[in-house]
Amino acid sequence: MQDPTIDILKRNNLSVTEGRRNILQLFLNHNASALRHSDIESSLHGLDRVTIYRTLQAFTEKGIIHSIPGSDGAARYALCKGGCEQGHHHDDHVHFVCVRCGSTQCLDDVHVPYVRMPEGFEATKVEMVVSGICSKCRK
Amino acid sequence: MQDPTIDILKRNNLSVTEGRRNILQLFLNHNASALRHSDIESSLHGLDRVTIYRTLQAFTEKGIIHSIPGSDGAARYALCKGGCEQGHHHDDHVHFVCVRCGSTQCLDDVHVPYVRMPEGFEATKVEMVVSGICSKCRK
DNA sequence: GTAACTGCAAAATATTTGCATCCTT
DNA sequence: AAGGATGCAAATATTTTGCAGTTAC
Repeated sequence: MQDPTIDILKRNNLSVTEGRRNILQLFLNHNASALRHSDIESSLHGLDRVTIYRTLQAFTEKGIIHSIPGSDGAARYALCKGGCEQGHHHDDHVHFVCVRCGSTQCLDDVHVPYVRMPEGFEATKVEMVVSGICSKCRK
Repeated sequence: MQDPTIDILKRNNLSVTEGRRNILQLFLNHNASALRHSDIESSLHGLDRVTIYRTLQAFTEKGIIHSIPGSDGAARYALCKGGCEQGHHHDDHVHFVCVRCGSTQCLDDVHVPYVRMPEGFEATKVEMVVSGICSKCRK
């Protein structure tokens, strides 16, 4: 198993296909920033739109990637760094959206602080998205 | 100025029209939870889709309402409680999305905690969205 | 061989733009 | 009267669904 994509797919009981390996490789190459469906589509021409949607869905369910909420109406995804299993995501890190270059990054070292919920509310997931100017654009 | 909707529109230099007053009234009535475009459309039949989009945009720009990030591909909006002016939103409260009833609520009393950004990152906005089961659905 | 995966067509949903008309100020 | 707001048509973008054909195991 020299190729990590094959390894990851097999570990998650997913068939090893060319399209999935390519999508996974894209995520591995873009470790720093999140990818939108359109990013993948333009990088991997020849791969059907629908297949990409279904692959992203499968990867999310398996805990290989996680989705990042955004206000611009397009879903973004990034690799899970560990601790995510079948149906359970444990990505407690903060996401950063740069208003200048438009990239979305996982700040793996910044974890989401605890917040006390009001009486009666049961929290199962907490998302934190910071917008501003990223370190690359500040330079 | 007995009607608050007229007051709000005038204060923000927006023409007082029937459609805008109705949309604003809807937000005033649903103070607790956020509204999607489709919620407004189904409540105010007869009002054009496009007009609703443009009204939501105008209200957001004026600081009357604010948008709430979500992963489901439909924008949500809620009234600003104060401190929001032309182009500057200061809604530092946490939003709660109920996975059972689907509603999005503003937890006005829970403010977003401070998080230190890594070197080089400049934060201008911080969003926090908690998912789980709301107090109404827990009962 | 069988179940899983893919591609194509089509539909559903969300949002934007242009323009002519109407209404608020 | 003038500028802003609305309605309608149409275009664009995003995502989902159905189904037949193909591929992985």
